[in-house]
Amino acid sequence: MAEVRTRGGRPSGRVRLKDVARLAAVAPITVSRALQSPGRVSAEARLRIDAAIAATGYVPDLVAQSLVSNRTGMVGVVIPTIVDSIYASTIAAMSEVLRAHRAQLLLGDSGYSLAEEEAIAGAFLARRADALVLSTVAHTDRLRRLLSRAGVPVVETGNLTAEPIDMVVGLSNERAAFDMTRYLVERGHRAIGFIGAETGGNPQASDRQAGYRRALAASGLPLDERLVIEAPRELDGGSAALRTLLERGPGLDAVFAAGEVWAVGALLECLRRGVTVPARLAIAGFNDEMIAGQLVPPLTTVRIPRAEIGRRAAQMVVDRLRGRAVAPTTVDVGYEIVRRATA
Amino acid sequence: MAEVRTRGGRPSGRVRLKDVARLAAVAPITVSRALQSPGRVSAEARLRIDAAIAATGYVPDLVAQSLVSNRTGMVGVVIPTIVDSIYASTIAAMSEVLRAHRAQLLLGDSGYSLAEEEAIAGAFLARRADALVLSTVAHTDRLRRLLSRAGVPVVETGNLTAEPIDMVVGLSNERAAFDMTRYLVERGHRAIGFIGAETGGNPQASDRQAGYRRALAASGLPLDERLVIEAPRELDGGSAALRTLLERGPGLDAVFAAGEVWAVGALLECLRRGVTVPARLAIAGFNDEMIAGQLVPPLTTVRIPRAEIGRRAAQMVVDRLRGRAVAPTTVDVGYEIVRRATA
DNA sequence: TTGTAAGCGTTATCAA
DNA sequence: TTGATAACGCTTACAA
Repeated sequence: MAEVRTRGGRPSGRVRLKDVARLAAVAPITVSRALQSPGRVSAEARLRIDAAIAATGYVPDLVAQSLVSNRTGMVGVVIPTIVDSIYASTIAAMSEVLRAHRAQLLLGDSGYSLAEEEAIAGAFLARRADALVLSTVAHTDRLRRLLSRAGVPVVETGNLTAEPIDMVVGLSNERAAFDMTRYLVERGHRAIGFIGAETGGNPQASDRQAGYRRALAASGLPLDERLVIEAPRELDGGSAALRTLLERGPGLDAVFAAGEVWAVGALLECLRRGVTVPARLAIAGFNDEMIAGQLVPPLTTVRIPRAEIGRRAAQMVVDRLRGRAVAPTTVDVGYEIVRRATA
Repeated sequence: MAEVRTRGGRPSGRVRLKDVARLAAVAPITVSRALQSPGRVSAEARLRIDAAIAATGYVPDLVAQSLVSNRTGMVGVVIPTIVDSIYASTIAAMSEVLRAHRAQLLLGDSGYSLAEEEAIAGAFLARRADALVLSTVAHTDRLRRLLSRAGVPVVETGNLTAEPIDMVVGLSNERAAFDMTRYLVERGHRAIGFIGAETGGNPQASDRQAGYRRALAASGLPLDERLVIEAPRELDGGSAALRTLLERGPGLDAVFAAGEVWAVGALLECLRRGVTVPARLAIAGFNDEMIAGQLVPPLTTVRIPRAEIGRRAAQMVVDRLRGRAVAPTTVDVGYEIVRRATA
């Protein structure tokens, strides 16, 4: 086997356009045209080319196509965490829309770290992702600069913002939390505890807490800071938070958990401790995920259209990449208070 | 602005190596070297180059690098579904290992369809993914041919197989199901129902059912086909299956649900119908996910090291890509019977 | 309808 | 240590 000496990149070993062309006795460009716009190639040539493609098992090299077209057909998506099921349905919906348009999803999880988000998004840009989808609306300044310099379409998801980078699909977490808290007040609850995530660099978390605070104020209820708990995002976090709340607030009659992990964790803790729900303590959750609706008793919660967020975000990306104008650039997908048994 | 006429691909508008080189007054190749192996460039040149990179905000183009190096640094992963949380921890672990080695995960979900799996894997190969990770060990013949022709490293995950395509990380679902069923028998149960997925083209599902059947036979217990239920992968599927089982088997004293959705669905249905668990009916699950361990009563189940599967699979891929020999090529990560309250 | 030449942004090879 | 040249696999612009 005489190794052919070459300069530059080494041959890949795969079947190339050139090989197909040789077999079909046409120029490479003709094969290219047969694939891209078959109408511009004679029927005979097309037949020979199709046969050659079938015979060789040729698969076009998207890397080479990307280099010349400046399009990779890849959309980078950064989520805070893969493990938490919250984002699964969003990702699934995005993936489906993208695949329908022959685009591919690049996934990265930031672990709720803005620095990681920046690093991942940077890697996506280095790979020339055609567009980026980010979770939440808080980002490092460097990432904002990077994005504006790159000029790629960006969709922020989850929370609405007054100053979007580009496009936004989300909802007002503040209003949703406000409404749910008001609902508890209307049901006659007066001492309402709160469980949520740490608010630092997480607008979704801080907005929900802010909504809770505003609702209490609007209802003329006192706010007891000791009843506002920031917990780790685990079932145990919810259980532990509930124990703390019961200790601190003897008169506690309701808990608003701004995430299903905490709500379910708190509910299960109540079952274990014999605290009757909702008779002695009402519980409200957020997200309507996991088995919220199937628990005994089923959980009252805020439903967010996760799949729709993914679908719309992907659709906006696709539209923009097709050169279509996207309007409006901010989409409010809303939310819904789901009244079940726990509150 | 005199538009420069070019042939071939249009310029991308981003800062190129060439731009940095001009600014640093060196040849492009020198900039390349400064980035790839700084030791091969003089200190002065390096300083000027670093300054030029900082000034321009240059980011290397991985698409161009991929074309010449024949490496994309991307690993394609096909899972049956993103929505089911089963795969989340596997994906998260893989993603972490890959990122540590500057590789990127390409994700696609097949919806449990072998044809879709083939299509997605094909798309990954067109993008020149450096390696592929597949779920389960059943694939279309065309995919097998495609993979062998492409010659990329492949890791199959989830189930062990006697005839791997290349590498495998998994466990014997048959033995796991056998052991769990035996455990139920040892606890004195005689009429044991089974809930699982449709077995067509899903070795994981058929192996679990086979393990259940073998355990009954080995225990000298009769097998009642009417107590073997294939249900849709939803909580409701588990609830409905349980109702069916209770109707069909008046003497039913245990249920083995070969997946947590069904186990949890069945357990919740018992709570709703006042069927005491485990006093009147024992329930065993599979996967130890969702809130299995936190339910009241907590679920007896089979634990699978999902994260380890992801970690090992990614590590095998990385090792292979680094040219290291991977041995053994089949890794059995095992399983564990977790004895909790429901059985 | 088909083909030629050039170029996408980078790196391997060889020469200085 | 640095640089000129060609090549990775493909498509655009132009010509025939």
